[in-house]
Amino acid sequence: MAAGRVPVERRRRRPTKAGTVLTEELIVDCALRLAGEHGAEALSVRRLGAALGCDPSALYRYFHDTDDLLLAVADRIIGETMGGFAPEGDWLAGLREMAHRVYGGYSRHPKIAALAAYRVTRRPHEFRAVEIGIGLMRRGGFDKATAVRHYAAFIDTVLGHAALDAAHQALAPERRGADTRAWAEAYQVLSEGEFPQLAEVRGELPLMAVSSFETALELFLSALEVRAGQG
Amino acid sequence: MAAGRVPVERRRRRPTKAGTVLTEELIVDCALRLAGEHGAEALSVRRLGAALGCDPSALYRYFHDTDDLLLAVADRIIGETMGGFAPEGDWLAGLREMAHRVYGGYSRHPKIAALAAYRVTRRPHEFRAVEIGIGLMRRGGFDKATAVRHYAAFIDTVLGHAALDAAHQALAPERRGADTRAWAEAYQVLSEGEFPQLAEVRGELPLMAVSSFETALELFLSALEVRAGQG
DNA sequence: AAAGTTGCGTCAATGGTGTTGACATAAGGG
DNA sequence: CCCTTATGTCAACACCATTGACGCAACTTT
Repeated sequence: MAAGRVPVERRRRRPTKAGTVLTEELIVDCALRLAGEHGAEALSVRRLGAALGCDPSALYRYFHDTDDLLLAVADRIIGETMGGFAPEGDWLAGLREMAHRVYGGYSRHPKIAALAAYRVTRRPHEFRAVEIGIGLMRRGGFDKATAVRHYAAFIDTVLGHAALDAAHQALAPERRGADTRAWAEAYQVLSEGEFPQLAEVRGELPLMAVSSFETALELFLSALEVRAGQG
Repeated sequence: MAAGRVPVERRRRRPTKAGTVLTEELIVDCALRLAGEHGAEALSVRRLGAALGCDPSALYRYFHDTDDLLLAVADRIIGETMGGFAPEGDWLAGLREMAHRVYGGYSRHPKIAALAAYRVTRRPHEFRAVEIGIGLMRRGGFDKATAVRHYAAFIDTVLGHAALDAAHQALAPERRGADTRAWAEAYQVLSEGEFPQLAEVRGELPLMAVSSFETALELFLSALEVRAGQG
C-alpha cells in the first residue's frame, strides 16, 4: 500500500459505503471539527473514519500517516489565522497583530496546537506566514541575518507560549483543574520559614494560573524596539 | 484497586518475581533512564515494568496513573537541574543562569520535557524553583504583583522554548530530519515573485533550524533590565 | 511461636491505538 | 463495452493504559 498512496492527481472518485466522497480537504475539515467538538481524545484514525463514514484505513490513501495528516491540519490553521493579513503600517504593530493571530489560532484548536506548534509544516500557508514575518523584521531595519534570527526568536516565543497554553487547555479537565488550583491551594500552605518569598507574594500567586503571553509579548517587542535599526 | 493504591506509608516490601524491591524512587530513576537511553517510544508502563523486572500493573501501586508518574519524573528533573543553585549576585545574572539550568535540564530529557514542560508538578522541587525565581524578581525591584507576573512571563518563555526544542528533539529521527531540512530545501526553492522576502534572505534561512532560545532569552532579559525598579 | 491481616505483585482480560496486505468493485479511458 | 486500476473495505498485528480477582508473604498481634 505504501507505494500506492497519495497520488498527485486524483481521478477516480468512488464514494464510500456511507455515500460520502472523500477529499483531502474534507478530511482536514473533519479532523479540525472533530478535534474541536470532542475533547483531547477525539483525534484518532478510527474516530475520523467513523465521522467521515469510511473505513479508517481509507485515510491512508490520502496521507502517508497520521503525522502527515497532522501537518496538513496545522497548515490549515495557519492559513485561517493569517487569512487577509497584509500589514501596512508600523512594523511593531504588525508583529503584535501577527503574534495575536498565531496565538489565537492555536488557542482555538488547543489539541492540535499541542501536537503541532513545534512542527514545520513546509506547506503553502506556512510559507506565506514566514514571508510576512521576515518582511516585518526587515522593515524594522534589521539586516538579513539579524532579521532571520529575530524572527526565529519572535515566532518561537509566540509558538512556545501558544504550545504551553494550548497543552494546558487540551489537558483532561480534572488534570487541568488540578494544575490550575495548585497556585491557589498547594502553594498557599507552604511553610513561611522554608519559602519566605512565596509566603510574601502569596496573595498574588493565583496570577501564575493565567496566561503570561501578553506580558511576555510586550516585553519581547519592547526589546526589539530598542534594537530597531541596529544590525 | 483504585482505592488501595499509593498508601502514605509503605511497610510490606515484597520483592518482585525478578528479585528487585520496588520503590517510588527506583521507578522514577528507571523511567528517567529509560526515556534517556531509548528514544521517544520507550516510556510505557509495559516497558517500564519489563525494565524493572515486575508486572506492568505493579506500578499502579505506586502511582495513580501514568500522569502521576510523569509529574513525579518531571519534579525529579527540576530537582536535578536546580540542585545547589543559590544565586547571590546580580539578579539578572541569576535569572540567566536559572533559565539555562531549566532549559538545559529539559534538553537532557526531551521526551519527558515535551510531555511535562507545561505541567505544574506541585511537588517540592518545583516549590523551591519558584521560590528562587520570585526572589530574583523581587531583587530586581519589582513589587509583588509585578514580580509574579514577570516571573510567569519569564518561566513560561523559558519553558516554552524548552518545550518547543525538546519536542523537536524527541521527534522520530526521520520526522525531525524532514522538519530541519525544510529550511535548507523546501524554503530554498520558493518562487522569487511570490516570496520576495524569503528569496532575499535565502542564504540565512538555515538559521531557522537552530534553537532561538539564547536570542529570545537575551532579548527578554534586556527588557526586564530596562524596567528594573519600576512597578 | 503461631495465627491473622493485608500490602502488593501477578495474571488475565477489556477496549483502545496506528498501520498494513489482500481483496473487491466501480469509475473512467480506450 | 471492456479493461485497468484507483481506492474503499476487511481482517489482522502489535502495541498501549487500566482494572478486578487472586494469592503469597511479610508484618502485627496474640
